[in-house]
Amino acid sequence: MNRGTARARKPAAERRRQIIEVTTRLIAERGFWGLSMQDVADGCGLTVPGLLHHVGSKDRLLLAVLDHRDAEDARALVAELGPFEWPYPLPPGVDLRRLCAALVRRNAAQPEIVRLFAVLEAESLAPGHPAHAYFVTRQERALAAFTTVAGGSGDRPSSLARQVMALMDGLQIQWLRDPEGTDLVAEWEIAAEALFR
Amino acid sequence: MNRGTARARKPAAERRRQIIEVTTRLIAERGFWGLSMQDVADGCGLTVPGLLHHVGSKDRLLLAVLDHRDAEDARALVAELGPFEWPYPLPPGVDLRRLCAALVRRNAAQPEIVRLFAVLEAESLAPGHPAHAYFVTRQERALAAFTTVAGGSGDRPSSLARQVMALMDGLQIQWLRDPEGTDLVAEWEIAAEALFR
DNA sequence: GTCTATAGGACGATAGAC
DNA sequence: GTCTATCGTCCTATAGAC
Repeated sequence: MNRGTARARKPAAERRRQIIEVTTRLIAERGFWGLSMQDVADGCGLTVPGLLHHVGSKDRLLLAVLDHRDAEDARALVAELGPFEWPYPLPPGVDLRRLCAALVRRNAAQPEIVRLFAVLEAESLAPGHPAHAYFVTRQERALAAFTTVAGGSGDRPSSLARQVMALMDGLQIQWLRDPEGTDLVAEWEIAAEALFR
Repeated sequence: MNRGTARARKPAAERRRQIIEVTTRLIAERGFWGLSMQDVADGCGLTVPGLLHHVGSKDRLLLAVLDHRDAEDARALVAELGPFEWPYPLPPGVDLRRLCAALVRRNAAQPEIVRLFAVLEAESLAPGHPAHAYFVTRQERALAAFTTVAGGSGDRPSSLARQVMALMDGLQIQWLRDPEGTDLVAEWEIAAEALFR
């Protein structure tokens, strides 16, 4: 049906939001290398050239998705912790343990987003990946920010920062693989008890 | 050169070893969705049909790579800890902390293999991935085995098992992204100090 | 055990009409 | 803002000769 007739014409901003939402879901499922522009277009009720008109190229679409995630995370965290810059550094008064608890609670409510990052984090280890630079920078900034906030907690703040990041990522993978059998928030609390002791 | 002339004819077993080695490297770089049979064939000095003669299909090639890894890991761990079954359960006398130290030391010496697993672990979260079942089983077994070995260490052995697995995976990702700036073995030792305290 | 030839698609991207 | 048409390339897999 509708073959040969014009499809719904949407304002660019709204269409863009839709494209990013659909792409987010598909990358979480298949990663960037497994993503096809055809699938994105289908999911939006567009043809591929119609899609490319909005995003330029497949690489730029990926970066648009990541930019949008950063903006969303900034919104959520500022609402929770008060105004500060994002992504990173964190405001100096923040308590690391409470910050992490907030992050884990938020992540537990949006498995799709967590999976998006889990898949891209691994895929982008290859230097040729279009999000390689993004994730290198992201890790540098996260490590620096968490290290600063961990400053008072012991004699190796950067190691504590690394442990916090590693545990969150690792527990999330376990949870994504077995959501029914894994209580992400509870396991984090138990782990935090050991880390911050 | 050599266009149209017969290529080197190898015994099947040797050719298979070569194919698995080349594939391991390529999957570590691009994941399974990003892997092309053409690249594997080129890396082996074969045509694509020549390659398919040995491995049957792309899916079966992936599973062959994983089987080969399990066999190699079994060899190495038995050499280090004495004879036991693999993959899992572990022999009951093993000390969890010493086992982990051995695993981390071994992993630190073979970043390519660690990356292979990091990439596939994330990619295979999707139910349609050809290694999905493999990694579900792997996580179940690892959790069960580590829980058993952690039995005497506290009142929540399964949580300690999860923390150990999560920390190893998470630290490895950080290390792969910044090998120069991250001392995997040292960071693990510091983390283990906190976990096993 | 390896090849050539080919089937039969899917891919990302561009040109140009409307 | 969306389309049709098309380019050139890549993909996995099969058939059959040697």
